[in-house]
Amino acid sequence: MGNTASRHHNSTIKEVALRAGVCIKTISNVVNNPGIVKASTRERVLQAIAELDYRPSAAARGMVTRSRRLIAFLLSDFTNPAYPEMVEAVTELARQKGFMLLLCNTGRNSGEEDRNLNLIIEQQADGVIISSAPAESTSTDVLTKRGIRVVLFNRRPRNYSVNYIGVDNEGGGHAATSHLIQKGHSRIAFIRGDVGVSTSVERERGYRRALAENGIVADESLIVLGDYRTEETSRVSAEMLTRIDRPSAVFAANDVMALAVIDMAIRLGLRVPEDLAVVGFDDIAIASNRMIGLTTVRSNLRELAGEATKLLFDLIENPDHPLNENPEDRILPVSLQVRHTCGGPVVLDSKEG
Amino acid sequence: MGNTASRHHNSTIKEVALRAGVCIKTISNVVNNPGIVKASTRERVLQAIAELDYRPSAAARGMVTRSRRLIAFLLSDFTNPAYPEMVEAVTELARQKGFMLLLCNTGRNSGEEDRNLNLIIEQQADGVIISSAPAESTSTDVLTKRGIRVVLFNRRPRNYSVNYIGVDNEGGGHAATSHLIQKGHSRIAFIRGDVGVSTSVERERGYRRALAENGIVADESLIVLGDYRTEETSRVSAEMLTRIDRPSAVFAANDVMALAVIDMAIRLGLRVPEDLAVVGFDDIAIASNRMIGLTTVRSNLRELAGEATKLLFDLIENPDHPLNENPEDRILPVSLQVRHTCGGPVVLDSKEG
DNA sequence: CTGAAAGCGCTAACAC
DNA sequence: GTGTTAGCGCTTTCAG
Repeated sequence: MGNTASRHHNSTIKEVALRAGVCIKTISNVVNNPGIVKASTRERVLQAIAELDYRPSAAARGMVTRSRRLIAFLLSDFTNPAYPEMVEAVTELARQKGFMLLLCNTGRNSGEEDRNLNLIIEQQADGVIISSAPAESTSTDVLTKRGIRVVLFNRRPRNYSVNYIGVDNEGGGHAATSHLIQKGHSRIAFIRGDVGVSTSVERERGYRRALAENGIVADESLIVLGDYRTEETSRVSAEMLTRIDRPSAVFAANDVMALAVIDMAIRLGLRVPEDLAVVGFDDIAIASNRMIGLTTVRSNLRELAGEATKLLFDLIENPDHPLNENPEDRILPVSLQVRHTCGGPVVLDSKEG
Repeated sequence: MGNTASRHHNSTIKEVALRAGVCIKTISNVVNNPGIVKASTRERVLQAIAELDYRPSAAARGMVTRSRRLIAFLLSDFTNPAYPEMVEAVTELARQKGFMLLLCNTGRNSGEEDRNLNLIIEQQADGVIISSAPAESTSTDVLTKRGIRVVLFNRRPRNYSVNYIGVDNEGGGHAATSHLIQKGHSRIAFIRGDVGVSTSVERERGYRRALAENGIVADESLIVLGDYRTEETSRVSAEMLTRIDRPSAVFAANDVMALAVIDMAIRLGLRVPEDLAVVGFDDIAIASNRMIGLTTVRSNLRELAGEATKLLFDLIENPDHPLNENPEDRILPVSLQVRHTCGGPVVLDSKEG
């Protein structure tokens, strides 16, 4: 009593060996290389393991094999419902491999990211999926320099030399904006995500291209920063929607912001979509709820995250993998989900929309 | 070339000692006990650390200190927006302590839970927060037997002997149901969560008590299983809402299910709240969006998760903590957030509602 | 196929 | 204060 912790004892490989009447190495073999051990001894060992409730220490094993069986996932905002789906896919695959997931929430503060990076290095994760990359970042270098595999997911910094998996953000932005234009809108606002973050920059590029293609001059006062979050978006959209020359439509760089715009519009007495059409990006689960019916760009994050995880494990398990030397970009297509908030589906003119 | 990984080398404490011209122990002191080292040597060591980019190995340290600086968080459904807020609070506190978070998704399958438990034991987490406890579970015993601290959070199994932090689920269920009754409803359905899970059972108890107090006989055909998920809830509510004697109100054991009911109601041509009043539980972020205005029971999960984490660290850092010997329950109050889906706020009769 | 010895990187006793 | 030694639990050489 008193010190409870020291009362407990986890049995070691040595104790199992003693009990089974074999040497340490044989236990190790049974655990890691069962095929190699004679069936009869294996049985005996297995029984000893069960009796002593033996669990090999990942730390001790990791020290010698240099694999801690840990992978890390870096994201910037856990409360954005787009992320959990990704994380779910990652944990699932990791667990199948006997790996656990270290979850890191970097927020928008780069100090946090460094702190997380240090912890990841100390824990010696085998690989890292970074879905929170800011515009400028040397995180990938820091990690790869230490032999930790990295896959960039969703976001990418300006310069990078690791594998990247993402979606066609520009295409999505273009599709969303074009749709709004076809609906007859010309004063279309764009709500940016975090400043400089690739997903937002690329979606904005698509937005601008769609405007340009339709001969619409972008009104820079209609392009505002929502930071990918509810609070900031509420602030900026309150301003924007109370202007005399308020936009008739909004394309938000993600669904969370689109929802915040809608919330503010209603609060201000505007009807959606009659007074304000809104399109988002991500297609989070709630978007398809009929009480909302958010028109949005679907990017199939869950599947994507699975791809990223598989790639990461490929890289970890096969150091000679060609992609370790020559990283590639994989950009997946997106699709516009037309629902209610943009004014509902419309039959396009058969040509020259 | 070839084996990329082996090209990389993380410097060790020994190398730092060599470079700084001091012994190993001094490095260790500078890292873990800076105050004890003479300022001049400390400076020298710090510089050597910086030059070599030294990061102590958590595994090696953990082997001797028996602390891997890892805590685990178990949850059952990542896509339920109620969880991310909790996880965010936990990661934040953990990181402040230099701990990382192992995230485990147990799903509804108890095999998954066992598998996760084994991995947690192998990784030798210092503590675990379980928010996914099913009705029957020996997980807490398995863990505490190995000296791993456990805090039950949100859900609790039928029998347990560790600390529990949760909310007044019965009170919440009672408040939600009472409110509906005061609105004039008497055919009120209840959508259960996972079968046997404490939160659902307790909320149902509150529901039944409210009915009983108002002389309403519970119609068992109005009490159905939604499994805390969208898919299952859609199925059961489609059935229920197409019955001749369909309910005029629904209390769902969480917001995700409430939202699914609403979705299905609209799909079936019902208006919310005119044709169907709906109340949920959790107050997830989207609930307060004006496009939805979900009436729900607020439970302040984020704050709660912080409490659970603090308690866990207390237990870890202070093995003689009285709560290690005599665990306690902490039940926090909830509050009904009256919004739109129940028919909006109503002024109650001043007495004898 | 199995046994003995070395060592992964670190901390904690001790001596100096 | 600082240096030396042992050892945490495991895998991996090497002999047998």
